[in-house]
Amino acid sequence: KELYGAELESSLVQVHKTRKDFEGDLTVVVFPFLKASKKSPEQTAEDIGEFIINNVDDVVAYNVVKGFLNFSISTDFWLRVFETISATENFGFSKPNSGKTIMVEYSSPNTNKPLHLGHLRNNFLGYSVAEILNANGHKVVKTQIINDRGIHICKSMLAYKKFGEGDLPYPENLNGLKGDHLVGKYYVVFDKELKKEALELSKKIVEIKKTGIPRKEFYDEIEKFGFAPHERLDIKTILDKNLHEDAIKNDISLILKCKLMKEAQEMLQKWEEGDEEVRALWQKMNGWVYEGFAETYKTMGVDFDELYYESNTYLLGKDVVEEGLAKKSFYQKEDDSVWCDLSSLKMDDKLLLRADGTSVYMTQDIGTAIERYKNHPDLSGLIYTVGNEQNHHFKVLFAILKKLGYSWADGCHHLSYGMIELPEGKMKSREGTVVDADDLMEMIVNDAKEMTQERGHLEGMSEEEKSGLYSMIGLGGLKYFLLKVDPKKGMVFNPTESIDLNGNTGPFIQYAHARIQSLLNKAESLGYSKSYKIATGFDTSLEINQKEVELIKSLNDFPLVVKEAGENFSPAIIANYTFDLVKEFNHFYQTVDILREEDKNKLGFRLTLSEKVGNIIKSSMLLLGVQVPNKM
RNA sequence: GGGCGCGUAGCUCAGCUGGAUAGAGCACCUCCCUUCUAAGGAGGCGGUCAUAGGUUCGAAUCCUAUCGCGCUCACCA
Repeated sequence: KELYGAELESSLVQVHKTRKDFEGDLTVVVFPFLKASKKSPEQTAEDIGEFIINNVDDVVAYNVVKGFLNFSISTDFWLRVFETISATENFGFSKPNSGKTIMVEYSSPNTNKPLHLGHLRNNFLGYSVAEILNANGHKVVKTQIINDRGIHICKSMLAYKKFGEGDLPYPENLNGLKGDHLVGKYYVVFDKELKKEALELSKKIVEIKKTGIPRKEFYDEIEKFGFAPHERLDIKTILDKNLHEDAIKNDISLILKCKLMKEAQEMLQKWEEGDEEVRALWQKMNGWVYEGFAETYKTMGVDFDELYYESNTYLLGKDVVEEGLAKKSFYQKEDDSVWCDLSSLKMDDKLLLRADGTSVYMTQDIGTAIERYKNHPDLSGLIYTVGNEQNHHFKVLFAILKKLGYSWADGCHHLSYGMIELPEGKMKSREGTVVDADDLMEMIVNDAKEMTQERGHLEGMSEEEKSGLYSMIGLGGLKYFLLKVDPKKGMVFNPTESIDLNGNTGPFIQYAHARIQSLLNKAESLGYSKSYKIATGFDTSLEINQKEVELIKSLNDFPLVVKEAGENFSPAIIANYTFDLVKEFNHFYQTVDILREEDKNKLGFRLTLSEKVGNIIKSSMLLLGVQVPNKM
């Protein structure tokens, strides 16, 4: 303003960090000022540079490259910054209370099979986001909704009842499977048996087609497979399609008509009616699954504050929809089904209640969201960690909640994440290419064990410490690998690469932390006690080099990074920041001979700097749910 | 077909409120261990930022179209 008058808007002032390959700390782009200055970019930059250097003490130099004006900040300034960092307990990690409570939902498994690789990304993401929000001063309620009812669990139950009586899970049977795996096994059995039945049925149909038996006998044969007389039409349709043998056995309408499938549906019916026997089996098998899940979550290092069960919530929402209908937020079709008109948002109308009055998934989710706000009236945000295949579902859900007049709907957020692919392609449960979470974690910890043993450095550690270290490294690597990618993007998960302990990986960062601890221990053992570290301030005559300045700048960024990660719900920001910090430290560490420093003031400064880098690494990794060892 | 998202080095990913010569890691090649952890450091090779237009002092970034990939548009959950 003083140079060019008041016409300039402050939004024209762009200040960036100076790129590494140029001299200086901060860069101002002068192009936007040309209109006001009426001079060339270079001259304008010179003028501004001259003005700033005469008026701002901490700016010690400037240089001009094309339209870019680079300022150098005094080392004294950076020393003061570091003094603040050094004097602040848990720098960047302190939690000024925001007064806000945010609920984060993640995991939300079905209870018919164990957790898989997709759940790992989901859980690590949700947990990490919760930690990051917490570090930003919010109170966080971690929750999940357990899909414990429905046709899927009935399939497992039915198969268990028919083929698995006496097969018990691990604690009860020492040679048994883990609870969730046992139930998953019978889900697979169901599928196999169903296919077997469909195959037999299709063979029969093909055979009959070929031999051309008279109508009545044909239907008698078919009815042995559980077909009611009124379902003859379905068979006729299949015959009329004149399909090839293979096509017939894969025909979905055929599979759905199989006896086994009907039995499963009957079982669901009985469950809904509260049939004692069915409910007892359901309780028993879900119990096994919960024990299995608990173990998996423990290994993963995630936890929850509050649980919602679908069996309790699946009827919620109906009342709200009826109210909405009365208030004309929704409308009813001739068949009595209830719909929400979303044409104003350019979306298709959404069904909320079937003609028979029963509810759908959306109805349930509406009810559950309202329930959560009832349980937590102070809630200012609700984050759903759910895969991106449900992007549309959540868009609709939030729109409907808003339409119902709930202003808190604006605080709802779908934390959407992309699918994980294997190098050989997509995971498909049908083809058995789904990676089981327990197996994967076990494998990775094992690999970490082998590599660590090979490397040595384990002298003096107890067996317990060692195995703790192996899982820290293995699981740390896994978590970091899954979190370092922008959540919304799909990613390729390469099991071989994820256990590679070089490069942008968790173990690389853990290693840097361990190395710093080792350095500090060594310093202590050599008699460089705390007194060598400068507790109360730095001598501003201390000359620090560029590498030290870069490290201080990186440290100084940490609080901003945590904030940014929180606003974007992206642990990837933290992961990439930490990797850069470690690279910066390695550079510093390699080039600076810390312990041979003659000047005690400088030695203290370097030890303190290293210690602070270690603290920040630890804090960052904790936000990702990754533990850091002091020795490895 | 409509909607949403993605497309950056051989591979895996950063960068995107428009700014300088497009960045890492892996892989490959050359160097560097008498000193605190070599799971390290220095350097090299490798790019039509999917394609074509547009906006402007300036585009990987914004707009439009096209191509490719994914998801979705269920009276499944």
